[in-house]
Amino acid sequence: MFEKTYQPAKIESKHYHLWESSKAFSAGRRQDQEPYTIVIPPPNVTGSLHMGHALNNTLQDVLIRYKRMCGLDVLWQPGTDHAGIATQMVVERQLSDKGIELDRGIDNVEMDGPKLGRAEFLEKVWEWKEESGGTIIEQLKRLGSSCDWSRERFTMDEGLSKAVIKVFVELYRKGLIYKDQRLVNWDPKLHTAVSDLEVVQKSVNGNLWYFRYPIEDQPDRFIIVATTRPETMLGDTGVAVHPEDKRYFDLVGKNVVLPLVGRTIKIVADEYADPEQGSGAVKITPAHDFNDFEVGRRHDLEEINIFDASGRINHNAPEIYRGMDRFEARNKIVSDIDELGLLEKIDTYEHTVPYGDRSDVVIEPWLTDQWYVDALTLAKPAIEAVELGKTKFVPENWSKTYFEWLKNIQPWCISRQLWWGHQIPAWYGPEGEIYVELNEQDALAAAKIKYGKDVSLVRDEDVLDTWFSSALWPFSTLGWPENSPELAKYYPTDVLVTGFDIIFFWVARMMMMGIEFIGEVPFHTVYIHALVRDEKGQKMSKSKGNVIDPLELVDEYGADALRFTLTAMAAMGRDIRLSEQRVAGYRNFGTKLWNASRFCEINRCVPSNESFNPLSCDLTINKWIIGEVSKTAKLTTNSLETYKFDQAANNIYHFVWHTFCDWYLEFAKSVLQGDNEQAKLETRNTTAWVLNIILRLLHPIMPFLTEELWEHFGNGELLICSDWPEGLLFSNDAAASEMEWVINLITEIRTVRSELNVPPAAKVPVYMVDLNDKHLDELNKNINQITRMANLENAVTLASDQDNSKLIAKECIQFVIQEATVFVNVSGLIDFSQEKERLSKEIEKHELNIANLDKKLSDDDFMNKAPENVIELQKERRSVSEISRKKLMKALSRISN
RNA sequence: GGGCGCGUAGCUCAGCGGGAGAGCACCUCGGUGACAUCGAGGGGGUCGUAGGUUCAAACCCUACCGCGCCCA
Repeated sequence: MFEKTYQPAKIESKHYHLWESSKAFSAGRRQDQEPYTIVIPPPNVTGSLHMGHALNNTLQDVLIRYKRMCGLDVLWQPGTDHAGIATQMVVERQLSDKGIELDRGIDNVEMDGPKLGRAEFLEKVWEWKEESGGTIIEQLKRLGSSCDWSRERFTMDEGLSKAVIKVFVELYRKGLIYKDQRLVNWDPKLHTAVSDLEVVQKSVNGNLWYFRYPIEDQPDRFIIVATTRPETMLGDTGVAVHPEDKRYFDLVGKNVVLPLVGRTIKIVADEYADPEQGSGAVKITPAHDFNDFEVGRRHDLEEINIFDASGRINHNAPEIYRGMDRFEARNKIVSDIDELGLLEKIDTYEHTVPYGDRSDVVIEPWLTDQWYVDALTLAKPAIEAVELGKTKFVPENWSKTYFEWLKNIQPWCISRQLWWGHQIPAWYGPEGEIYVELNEQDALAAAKIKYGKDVSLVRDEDVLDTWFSSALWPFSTLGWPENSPELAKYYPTDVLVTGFDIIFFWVARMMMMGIEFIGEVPFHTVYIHALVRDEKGQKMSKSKGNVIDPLELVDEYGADALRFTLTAMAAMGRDIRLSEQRVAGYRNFGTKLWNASRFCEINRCVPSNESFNPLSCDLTINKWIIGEVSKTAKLTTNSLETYKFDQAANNIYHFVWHTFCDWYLEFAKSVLQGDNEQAKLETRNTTAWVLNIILRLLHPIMPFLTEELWEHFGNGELLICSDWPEGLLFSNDAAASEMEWVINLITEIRTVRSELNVPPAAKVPVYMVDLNDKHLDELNKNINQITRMANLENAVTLASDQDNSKLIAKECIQFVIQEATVFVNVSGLIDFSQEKERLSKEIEKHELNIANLDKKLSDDDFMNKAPENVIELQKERRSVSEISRKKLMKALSRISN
């Protein structure tokens, strides 16, 4: 027997365990069927579940459960990525709390404890991973995610690491990976290079300092340069002015004596200098600014690096500044310049400054040796694949973002100065030559060939960007580089579900690698979903304190309610503003279905032993609801096939609540409480059958509740493994039109009763006049339902007799429904002046409507140019309105004297 | 500066060429045997502004005004 309310907490873990133990999530259970594959966007192993994950995984699970029910061989490939920087930070911090630091050659004056070597550190990271790395996986399970956990992968797994090394070696051999000395985004806190994408540009209110640089051999002559970063002047090797800037014509080619340093540097003409900006002259620091670097290369300027890895002034600067932090040096330099009388002025100035997205410190452009991927070459086929439609974005518009980035792509810096990650398979020989090989043996062997004897090699210390391994995810998780049967079966995968924020980071890179190494795109569809914001439209962030924890919502309302909310709000192309109220609303929806099921059980509406044939029903209500649920099934299927998740959710919601519960179950009560055993049996069977379909349609979105109900009604099989309701072709127009008329009639009676304040409990008689034969028949067939649901004493049809109806009218509310006039007898219960007013208003409405339609129908342009069916529609509307108007006039006249 | 998107009921959003919709909130009524996490009924919108295309525009085009986001 059902409890009175649905208690999610009690049953969610029960069903999750049942699903897992029955291997319902496992791929390969239907070997002979077509595959359907999704690879999960691997969350960071350091992560914990936030709303973005909740949305992302709910949508994937909806698709996966749907396709599983459709009978496909479904694989939802789960796993996590090793999150190089984030993980290293977490573990470093833990160690640092214990007074342990890493022996990475970074001197840290505050600490003087034991130092950990690379191997020991990596042991610690793996220990941490074993202990804490599974958090987010457990959280995904609480959402109901039906991933094949037996296939869970981690980017640092042996197999995936093998894939990474192989890819690196092959790309190197093809010349698509190379080592180069360029400016990189250097994180002075984390001591590693980061890619462009890991840098966030922040707008800050800073200053623009104007310095006067003395011209060599021209006492009293200066050139004024403006800078937002005074400290970099120690590395200046030139000054640039625009070639057409008249102010500086005579200075081009002359030298400047760099204050504080004493170096003489050239004044060059370069279009990079903007005459409108500042003084029109800019100092050039090729080793510390991306633009200056280019200018320097054009004019052959020296590149002087003045910072160490921590952003402190190094030995290339005058002694008094050495060892100073860059911001400390800034203040000192400004005051020293001022003291020399060379500080022209200081303006406040809003500009953007690069910050590390992990460390949140100012990123320093820094000249180092790094490994790069020739992204430009790899991008070409990735662009072409989308242009040719081999991979489609949904919504389509996101392909623009994809193209825009790929067409302007920069070399991808893939080396990181960290310990945690895939160590680069490059070894250096005695002369500094490079051996890139799958393993050390091969490198040694290669070196032996060169030298004719054994030599010792040193391996590159750096590791690869985490996204390098993530880019291989769609095939490395399937077993590549082995020739695995899974790779053959499940690649290319079907759809990638993700947020737009990682189109660059991840989607584009998977496309490049998939095409390069497997020869096929990794997925045929990329579904880009919204960002989840708070109810005010703000991005959720810890610093704003507006984060809603999905697990708290799960605790309070159940996973199904959260899932339904996210699904119902996942309309294409718009962000989701999540409010808790909404979740509560869908929790109520779950309760509604729960109680409807309770009703079904109480009334023994359980599937009969014999198979039920929906076409064998006699009762209109049953034919009707069978038709309606068929339509809903079809709509839901179409919605899911086209990724219209919101539509799917809303269809089911409306059908369950406002068709099945509000109308069908109420109609059914009349039958079930009657004494026609044949009709009762048919109705019980129909109700059970419809409920069964509802549970299946709703299962992908609300898996726990539906599985629980299925357990009550089912035959031992699990709902998760049952069949999707396909091909229900039971729509019945005659039944639909009959029930539409009945529902209209009941609604109209309820409306007039309510408008004229008829006491709800009063059972009133109703007379109907001018009914045509069809409606007369429908009235008779549904008389029990109508009297019950409109709370009538009875409903009597009367011949159209003027005197009689006029007599009756004195005690009645009257309304018109198509050809008929309905008299609701409320003698003594209402105020008739109100009723006159109500009728007049109704008449006015129709008059207005008719006038509008007449205008249209007498317009020659409209009559000549509009399609026939549209004209017919207007005529039809006019005649319906006209009939109502006439009858209402009559009704009014009956009570008017 | 370049690109993308959004302004529809009090709020959150569907609809995207032929009579303005949903959920929540609001108002009235209802303690009856599925359900008060409920039921019945109701009010509420020149569909951002101004032009244009069309017989017909919330929907297509243009400009403008507001608001986001991404990339420089």
